[in-house]
Amino acid sequence: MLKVGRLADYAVLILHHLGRMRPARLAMDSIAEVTHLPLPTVRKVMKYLVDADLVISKRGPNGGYQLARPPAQVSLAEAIAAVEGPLALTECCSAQGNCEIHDRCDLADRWPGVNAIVVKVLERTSLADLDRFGRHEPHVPPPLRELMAPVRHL
Amino acid sequence: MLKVGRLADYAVLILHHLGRMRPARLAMDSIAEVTHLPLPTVRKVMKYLVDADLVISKRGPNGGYQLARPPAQVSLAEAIAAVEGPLALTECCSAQGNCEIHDRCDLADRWPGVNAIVVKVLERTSLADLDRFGRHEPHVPPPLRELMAPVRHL
DNA sequence: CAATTGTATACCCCGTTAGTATTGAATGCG
DNA sequence: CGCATTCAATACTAACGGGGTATACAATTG
Ligand code: SF4
Ligand code: SF4
Repeated sequence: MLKVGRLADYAVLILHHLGRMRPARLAMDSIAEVTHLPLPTVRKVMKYLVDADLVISKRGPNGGYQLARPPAQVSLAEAIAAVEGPLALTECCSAQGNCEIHDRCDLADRWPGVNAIVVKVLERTSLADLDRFGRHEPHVPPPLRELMAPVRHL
Repeated sequence: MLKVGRLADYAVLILHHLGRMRPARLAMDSIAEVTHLPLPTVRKVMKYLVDADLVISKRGPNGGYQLARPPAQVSLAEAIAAVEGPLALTECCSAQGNCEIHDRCDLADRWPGVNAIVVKVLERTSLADLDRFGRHEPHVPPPLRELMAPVRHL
């Protein structure tokens, strides 16, 4: 668990494809076809991406979608947030979070710290970086051990 | 979004409390009271925690729950996984993940890499570490910058 | 104007989550 | 031995949200 929604997953998938095509424009039909996703679903996703200014759309004949920025400048955090809103592991990590216990909860001011780290990881991983990842271990470099930082033990 | 379930959140909350009490034993009623959580909900959570061997239970008079290990040796990843199962950002990150597209998806073998990093962060953050976190930035130490590692840019 | 292609809205279905209730089993004590 | 205490197990329900679909509309081009 701790999964990202399907739609957000698709968003990344689509953005990645658009990145490989850039700066070419790609019609929605083509996107649906190449990603093997149902077209109505793609429609919904594209709306999110346009609203978030991650892609540029053009109507009319020969229209389509185009990645707004180079793939290296689009983070996974942005992609996910475009669909699901700001990343927040718990209610107390988001502004409009309403948790009844919040006032009496010992961890209310601790979770945001954890959240910040996770967000940072996703912010620093771009679409282009995905290509560098292999299966499982993403070539965890030695410095990572200390990088985790706040995060000691084991 | 990208939120952890409420129950998992509660689990961490409870574990943290048990950690501060350790090695004392705490009855379910007391747990519900001190955490301000509804008792039936606590029941459900405790079952998960016992099954995952994170807490030791004892029945009868003067019974209750006790954290199985020192708080510094219990990771957030374990706590969350105890309730929600293994962490998997996408379907293709988990063993029993069934995604229709999987075979034809370009990112099917890339997501596990990202997932691994996130998991690692949560694995290396213990209950005891939570106390070290302040609001927002968890004192991100300089080495973190390189720790992120596979994760360059910006 | 007509063909193309994206935009907007509104809807529904189904799975999961969260919460609750009930009943049963183990332990300890006197 | 029997009773009070406390956890264990199961089953149920209600509500929310994710995600998939249909349809009608607007813009662009040539
Ligand atoms: S306040 Fe406590 S309970 Fe409410 S969301 Fe934050 S951590 Fe979870
Ligand atoms: S295979 Fe592709 S689509 Fe299916 S879950 Fe993994 S990434 Fe998402």
